[in-house]
Amino acid sequence: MTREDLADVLENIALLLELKGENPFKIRAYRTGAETVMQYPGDIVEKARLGELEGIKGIGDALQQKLHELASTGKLGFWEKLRGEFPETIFELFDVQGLGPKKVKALYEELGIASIAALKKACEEGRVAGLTGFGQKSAEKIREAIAFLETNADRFRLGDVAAAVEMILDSLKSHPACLRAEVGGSFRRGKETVHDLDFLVATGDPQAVMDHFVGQAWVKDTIAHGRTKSSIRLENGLQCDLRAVANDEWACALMYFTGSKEHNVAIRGRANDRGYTLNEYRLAPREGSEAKMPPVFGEERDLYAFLGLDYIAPELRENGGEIEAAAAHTLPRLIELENLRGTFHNHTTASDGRNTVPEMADAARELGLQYLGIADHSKSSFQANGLDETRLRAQIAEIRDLNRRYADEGETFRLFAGSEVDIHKDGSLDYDEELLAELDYVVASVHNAMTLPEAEMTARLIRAAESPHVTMLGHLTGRLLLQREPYAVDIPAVIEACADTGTWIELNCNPWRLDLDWRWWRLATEKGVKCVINPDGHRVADLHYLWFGIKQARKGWLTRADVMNCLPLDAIEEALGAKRKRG
DNA sequence: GCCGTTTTCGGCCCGACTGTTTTCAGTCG
Repeated sequence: MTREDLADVLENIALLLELKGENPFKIRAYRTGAETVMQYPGDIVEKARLGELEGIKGIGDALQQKLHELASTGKLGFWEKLRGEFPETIFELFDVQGLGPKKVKALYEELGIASIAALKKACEEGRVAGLTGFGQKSAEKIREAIAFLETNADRFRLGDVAAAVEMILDSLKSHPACLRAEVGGSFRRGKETVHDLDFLVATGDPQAVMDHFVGQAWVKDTIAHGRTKSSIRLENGLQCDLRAVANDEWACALMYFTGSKEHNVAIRGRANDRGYTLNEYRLAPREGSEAKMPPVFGEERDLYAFLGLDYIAPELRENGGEIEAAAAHTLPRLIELENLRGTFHNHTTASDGRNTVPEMADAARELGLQYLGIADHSKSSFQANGLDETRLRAQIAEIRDLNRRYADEGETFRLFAGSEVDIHKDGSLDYDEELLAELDYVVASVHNAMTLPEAEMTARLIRAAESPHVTMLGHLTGRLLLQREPYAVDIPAVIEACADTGTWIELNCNPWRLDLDWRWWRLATEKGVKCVINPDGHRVADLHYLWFGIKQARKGWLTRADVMNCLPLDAIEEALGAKRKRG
């Protein structure tokens, strides 16, 4: 029984109570309870087991009792009874965009629909459109939402698999017969979502490593178990493949299993031109060619060099010009995590974050950052407890106070007072000029009216970029990976406007967003637009999202010179004020 | 179902958008 298990039960109770049309405040109490369980600083599972939950805000008598029953017996009568009233598959329906409890309830009660498959069929047969409260358009939207889910089935966000990668690599490396181990495939290339994980080991005893791989506690299914190739599935459905090669084959195998397919095809063509054939095991002279036997390649770097290429970082291997650049020795020196000196766009308890300003600051200092920007939500974001003018001014004062304290203590660390300001539908901003001018910087983001036609959305973002107070645009396209498409916007036009106005564009590293998409950054930098890598953190642990951001930045060919938060403290301070000065 | 207190029950987060309606319910952020 883990903290997640406890919270999941409370969450699911809330969901089913919604279906039953229970008092919304009771439902919220369960949700708050789940959140409290997740956030509690201490061993809440043990406390629940011992029945020592008294006095925790958000967990009253009823929840204390339920959590105690759950933690001490592994079961909860109330929950068993409740879930028994609905088919297990009904939870699927909540994943469909546009379906909430009321609509799911109607579909279930009126049409007996309790799964996505049944819903899809009912849409096709025209039964959904006939339901009260539904019509042609809602049926069509549901069909589209289901299609979106199906397209993205079996895919995982980078953030959903990173922990599994680490766990499995550690496990492989711990085996005495394992000489080297690495993850390849789209994860190593830093794709924003992955379909499966590909692991590679170099070993003299492949069978032993394979047996070890399929024998771990986290293996839910073994799909294949051979001498040099095995596949398993984890509890969450993620497939993990392992290939074993000899140490001499390592470089060719790692390149082969890292891909992309397109990159590999181009590399094989290059080998072919030189009289060689390349596969996952070796580079060898082609039949009948004059080419000499190559040496053993210890690392990928040696293999690239043999083909006349500079080393190509995995993130670049998409056959997007990296091979030509490697041949011409013009590959950029890509940004690295260590280059970051600070970061902006972080939330605190003042809006919807989970940690206070000082807690976030301490976490940033522990990461070795020189500065941290605080950007809580603005007043229109009610749902996120956005700050009105009074509360924002109080936060600015708090930040100035903390900075004075750092200075007194001889600390070089600095906080910057910012805000994630909502961009209204017409492109105007959520605070007046006077207040914006009091801030050190502004992240301007869209949080509502996301279905505007492309022209209006584009004009909206451009107008925001034209404000002298807007330092950067936040999560430019609003996409939520595997969940919501980006909104309609003419990205090149916005990039152009940012170039003209000196507005930076955020690379939001929240693994749900990774927005702006890596595919746009080469255009942005060509136009002279600067990038800012921001975690969009809502708790101290989220600062680690920076790792995902760096992966995306590297995929976008970015160097430290392209990314503003690689600047040291004195330089960033000046840069933050540059746009206002020119305006 | 929780909280705060006026220690016993009333209040608990707001607004825009969409589609189905013909004045509003449901969903989302």
